[in-house]
Amino acid sequence: MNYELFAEKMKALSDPNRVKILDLLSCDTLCACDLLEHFDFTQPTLSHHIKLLRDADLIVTEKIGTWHHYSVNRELSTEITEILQSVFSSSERCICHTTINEKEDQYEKVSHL
Amino acid sequence: MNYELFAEKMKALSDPNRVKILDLLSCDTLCACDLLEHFDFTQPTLSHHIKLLRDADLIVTEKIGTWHHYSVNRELSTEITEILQSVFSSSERCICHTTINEKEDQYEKVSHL
DNA sequence: ACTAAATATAGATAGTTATCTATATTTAGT
DNA sequence: ACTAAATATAGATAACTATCTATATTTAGT
Repeated sequence: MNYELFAEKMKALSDPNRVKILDLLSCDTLCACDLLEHFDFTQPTLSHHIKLLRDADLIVTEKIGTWHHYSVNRELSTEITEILQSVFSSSERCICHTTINEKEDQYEKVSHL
Repeated sequence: MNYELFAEKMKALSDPNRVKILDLLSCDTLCACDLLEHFDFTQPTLSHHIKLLRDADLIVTEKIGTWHHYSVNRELSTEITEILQSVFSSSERCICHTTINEKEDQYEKVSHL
């Protein structure tokens, strides 16, 4: 995962309502109507936030009849947690060890991974 | 840390250039002129990104003469990594166990913490 | 087929952000 | 004091975002 892609995941997390949605989904699958009761905004606004989380692959949807059941994408959430940790950590492969004369293209990927 | 505050930290991380800045600082303290050589944008733009990271407390500055030495705020970076992990994880104290009739005010704090 | 319910989409608006150029501020050295 | 270097600030612009109201789509049940 490169900086651009990782930053997109962080952007999906940059709204308190979306963080709360993920927290609500962290134990259990929920439908939109269940989620909505925890917020003050309207249904289309929830739908907008869910779309952003889905576009970022942070949640997955299972359609059962009229209901859509949303749940956390565990694989991705584990991955971005690890990447966040690595961004803040030193390591042998870290971009910070690159001299500016070396090409940085090799660090297209987030450097530690 | 509540959702609002945590989301602000995520917003600071929602730009690929800022993630790269943090990655560059993760092994060592650097000055702005060192950082700038890794990017294509102008000095004021770097200054802008550094300001946002400083406002989010993700980096700290030590002024030595004309040079400003920037480094990662290890305490905060550890904390938000842990919170990110907790948002995605189930736990007894998780907001997802709240029934909608219960007050959610008690979950002003990110629920697991 | 029709209705009602769950969710998504469209379009508008107000607020925010990343970037630039130009300029200001701060400090070391002469 | 003056100059040069490092960094920050101001102001402008184009792009993006969170929210709303209104409407469309999809599906279950009658």
